[in-house]
Amino acid sequence: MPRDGSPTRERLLDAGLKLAHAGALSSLRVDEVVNAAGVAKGTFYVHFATREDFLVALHSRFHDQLARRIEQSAGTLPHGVQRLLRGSLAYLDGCCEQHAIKAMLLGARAEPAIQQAVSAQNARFAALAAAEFAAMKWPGPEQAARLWVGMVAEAAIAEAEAGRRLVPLRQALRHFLE
Amino acid sequence: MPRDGSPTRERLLDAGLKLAHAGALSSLRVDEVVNAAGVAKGTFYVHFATREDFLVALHSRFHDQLARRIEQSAGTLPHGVQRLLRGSLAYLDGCCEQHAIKAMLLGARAEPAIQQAVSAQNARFAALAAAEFAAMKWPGPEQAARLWVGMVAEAAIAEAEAGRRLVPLRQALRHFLE
DNA sequence: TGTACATCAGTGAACGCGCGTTCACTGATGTAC
DNA sequence: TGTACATCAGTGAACGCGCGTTCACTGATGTAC
Repeated sequence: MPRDGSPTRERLLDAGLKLAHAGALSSLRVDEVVNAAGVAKGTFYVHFATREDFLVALHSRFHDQLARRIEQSAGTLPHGVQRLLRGSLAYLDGCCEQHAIKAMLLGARAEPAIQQAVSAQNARFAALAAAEFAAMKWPGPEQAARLWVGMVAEAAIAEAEAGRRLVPLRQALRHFLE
Repeated sequence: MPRDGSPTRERLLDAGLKLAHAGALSSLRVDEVVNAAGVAKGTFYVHFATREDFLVALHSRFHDQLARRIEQSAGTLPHGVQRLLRGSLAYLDGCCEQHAIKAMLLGARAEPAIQQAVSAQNARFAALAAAEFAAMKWPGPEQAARLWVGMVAEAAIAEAEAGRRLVPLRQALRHFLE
């Protein structure tokens, strides 16, 4: 199996991202992916042991990119409500550009194959948020963080459905922190 | 096709509810359902035109029961934060008893077959919540309501995973309204 | 009351097809001598 | 520089099986006369 950075492997993942839509990772077919990537079906199995492996890789890559974006946006801000909002909006901006977000948030959670990866991903974002809630002196910062992540995800799905930023929704989001 | 209240039809739906777990409506097989219900495979198609129809019926029945529960709990309380919390906790209590909740919330949204039914269901709960946010004089009550429903759903999933009520999580939920 | 016929929920073997996976083969690139 | 061989990403036809759907049939219940 070729190394991770292989161009063909990337092309397959790119094609998967392009095809992931409408909350349905489960309906992502190997045939579709190889057609969109313009490679033979066998090539798929040169790079991924199974379809499940492919889905996990797709999911990871997607969220790794988002996580980088969040970290960059927060920069050197001190922990607290401003940093939480900055990171959350960066997340929403990142999602807006990705029509695959619905598949990644909903489809992924429903796909038994990658539930472990999804749990890890949720824990990762929740941990980021928990630091902010702790700095804000909220009681039960871990619980608040988990709920906050759920709420931001709901906002991301709404924006993905609308296909654009929803400013009133973002204001409502902020209002829950006041 | 027999009428709606047919005992066999109910047995099939009961079996489906029992089998729906781990967020995976997509992996609910007709074979599994008829085995669990103790009827022949052909009987399934006496009562449902397609597998999709069955999933929609399962989803509706589940949420109708929850909705009834919420309405009863709210009773004659005036609109406002107390009524919102009362209804939300009733929702969580109802979910706790149903291990199928994860499938219904996550699996359903990911299943293209029943997305329309899911949207309608979300709108229904959001409308209930919006009335409360409006009474609470929140700006953008519809937006707040949508986010709130997402947050409560996240709490429901957490409790379903834990298999019990999570009091600190419920306190965190309340804290977002203060 | 008894006989013939209609209705219809229920049955389960069989069908067909979609789709993930395999595998023998190709052809380009690299290495040894 | 040329020849032989090894490596390995890429190919695509073929396989096999899981699963939704069909359909000819059964047997119980109801109705007509």
